[in-house]
Amino acid sequence: MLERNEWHRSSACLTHYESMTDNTNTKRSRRTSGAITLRDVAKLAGVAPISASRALNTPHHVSPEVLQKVLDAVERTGYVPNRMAGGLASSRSRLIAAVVPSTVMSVFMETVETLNGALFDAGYQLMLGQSGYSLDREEALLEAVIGRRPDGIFLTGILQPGRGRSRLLASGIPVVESWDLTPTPIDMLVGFSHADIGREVANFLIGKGRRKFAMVRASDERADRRAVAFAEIVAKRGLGQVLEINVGSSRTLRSGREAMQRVLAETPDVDAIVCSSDLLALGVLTEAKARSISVPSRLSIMGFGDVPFLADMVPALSTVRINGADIGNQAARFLIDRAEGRAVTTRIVDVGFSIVERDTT
Amino acid sequence: MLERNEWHRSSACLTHYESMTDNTNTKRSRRTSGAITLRDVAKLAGVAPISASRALNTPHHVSPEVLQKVLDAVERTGYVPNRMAGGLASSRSRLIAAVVPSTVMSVFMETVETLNGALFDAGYQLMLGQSGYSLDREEALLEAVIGRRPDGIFLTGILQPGRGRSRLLASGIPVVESWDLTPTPIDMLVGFSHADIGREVANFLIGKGRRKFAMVRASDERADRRAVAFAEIVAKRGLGQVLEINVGSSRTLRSGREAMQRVLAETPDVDAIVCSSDLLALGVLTEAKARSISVPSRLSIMGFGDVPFLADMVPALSTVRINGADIGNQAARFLIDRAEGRAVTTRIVDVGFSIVERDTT
DNA sequence: TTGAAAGCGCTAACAA
DNA sequence: TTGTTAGCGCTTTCAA
Repeated sequence: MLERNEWHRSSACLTHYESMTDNTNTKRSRRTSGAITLRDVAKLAGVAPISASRALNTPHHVSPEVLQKVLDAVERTGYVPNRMAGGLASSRSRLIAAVVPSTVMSVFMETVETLNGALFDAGYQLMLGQSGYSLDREEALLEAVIGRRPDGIFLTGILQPGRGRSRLLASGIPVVESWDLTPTPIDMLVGFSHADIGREVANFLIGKGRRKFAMVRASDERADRRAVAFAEIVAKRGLGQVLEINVGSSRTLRSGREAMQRVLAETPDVDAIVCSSDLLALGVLTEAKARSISVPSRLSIMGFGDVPFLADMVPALSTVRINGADIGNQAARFLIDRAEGRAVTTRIVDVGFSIVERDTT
Repeated sequence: MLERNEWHRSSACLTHYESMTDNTNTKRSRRTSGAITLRDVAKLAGVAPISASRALNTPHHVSPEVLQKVLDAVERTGYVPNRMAGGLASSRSRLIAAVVPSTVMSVFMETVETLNGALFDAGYQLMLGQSGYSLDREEALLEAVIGRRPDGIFLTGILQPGRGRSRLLASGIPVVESWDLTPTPIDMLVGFSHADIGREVANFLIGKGRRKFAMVRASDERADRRAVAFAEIVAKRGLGQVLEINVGSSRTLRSGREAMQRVLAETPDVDAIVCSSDLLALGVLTEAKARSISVPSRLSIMGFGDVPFLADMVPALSTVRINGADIGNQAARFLIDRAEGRAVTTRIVDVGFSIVERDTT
């Protein structure tokens, strides 16, 4: 076997301590992790550590013989490079951080899954952070993320001006914000216009002959903007107020059902309900069916997000489709380009959306 | 401002190179990442770097004055510690890796979300890896994970003997396998018995008077074991064969609907269908409703996993509930204990399951 | 193409 | 309690 943990120092550099103690073998103990290192591999291959490093990282800069010997040694030892050491030495961590509000919300997870796949293929790994907690925790999350020195950061949503935004800016790490549009992103942006969605949905429903609107929505800054744009169009057409039911942070099917009960109590003659998520819409639909309100003849219902299984339900929910995979792929491209030092010319991409008309409108 | 990038070396250590070149200022250039370092903070605070380190990591080992000075300096500089450097020096990365088959399957994500939260509170971060691809990629994923030297690894499922298992074993990293039971885990285990589930579900349905069974399932080693145990009980009771429809890796609602069509074509008199996931069950239910087959009077349907919104649908799906949060919390406890060097006495935890009877049975 | 030297930014070990 | 020294495992820089 290899001798590991064997003490090594460069010959010409004698420390104060050592020279003072007459160069006897009274050196301090050191603490290796115990794992095989590049030095072990190099020694086994009979080359310098740096050659082993080159064989693994830039094989074309090394002779075929050296390459073979190193590869053999790696195989025999089961060597796995320590990426913390590599990252520290090269200032490239090959790590990308993604911050999502919640992992159980599949709208975002399609994006994360795509992002993860694309990054992995390019030799990067994903670190996951979960936001949506207190401001303190938010701050801690950002610190933890920056502390890892990722080569890029993916954010769901747009970071509002504040401490977090300044820190990110100061860190100099490439950032992709997403799921929204702004003329002033921190760095790069892949999103779509929520105001446009609000307007288009309003026009769509009005075009279907709907006149009395309600909105069932969670507390969410983006849902706000859709709601405002929606209400604007409705008002402009002289169709009065839109009843808004806010379910807070409870984006469940049950909340949708409960909200629907409130809608009916307040506005029995409602003929279209727009929801800020598919799950809420499913709740509204469930309650409507439970009350034998016929959809869509008496009532139109629209969701948001296009959760995969919606299309095959009966009735199939009409919704606004966001292509999460597009966002993930484009974000990966941005992040990888920047990590590899390539110039990114376009920094803002609008992936758009589409209204998917199915059985409930 | 601070002077950064200023060259520094310990006074007593003169290199060969330096002494040969007459100690003029012809030193090599070096490459800092450009970020604020602990040395910058220490200098600003007027203490040694190690004191600054102690102030941040073990504040109780440092005088109040030093602590205050360091904290001030951190605040003024916006210093964020480099965790790669810290991890390298201490052989503790404060990183935990989780490997999941898919992030869009919310059954697993409840566990990941809980795990992530518990780890974050304890000062650890989550790295996400996605399995379920080719064997090559699986191998690459494991290498990538081990290369980061995480303080622990969470695996959904049990790793079969093979290269991956050996590597993990050799790495010495604490591992939690999950979602299953085995007497021979790699290290620690938090799961439940799939055979027990198969048996209990069979007994439950037979107790309900059901006699003609079908199973709609994905290709999945754990679903296999549930199916085998289920079929055993059915056979033992003399109720003949269980029709098995395998949808492969397509765990969608649509697959459930299509599978239901095949079930009806082959066994029109089926009176109970057991599915390997809630989404498949929802598909079966959807198709049943589309064909006006009354549930549960003519047909019982059971899911698996207990996706959150199921309970509030009409009809509400009966299912097998797995407490993903329990798994996540227990796994976090295991992983943190081991990472902090505490002895873990029990290494296997059975979190169990429960049959949730709702409207479809 | 290969290698020696130096150092990335931090903490463990030891000494005072 | 504070500081000095050395080194974690790798890659960059420079020289041959």
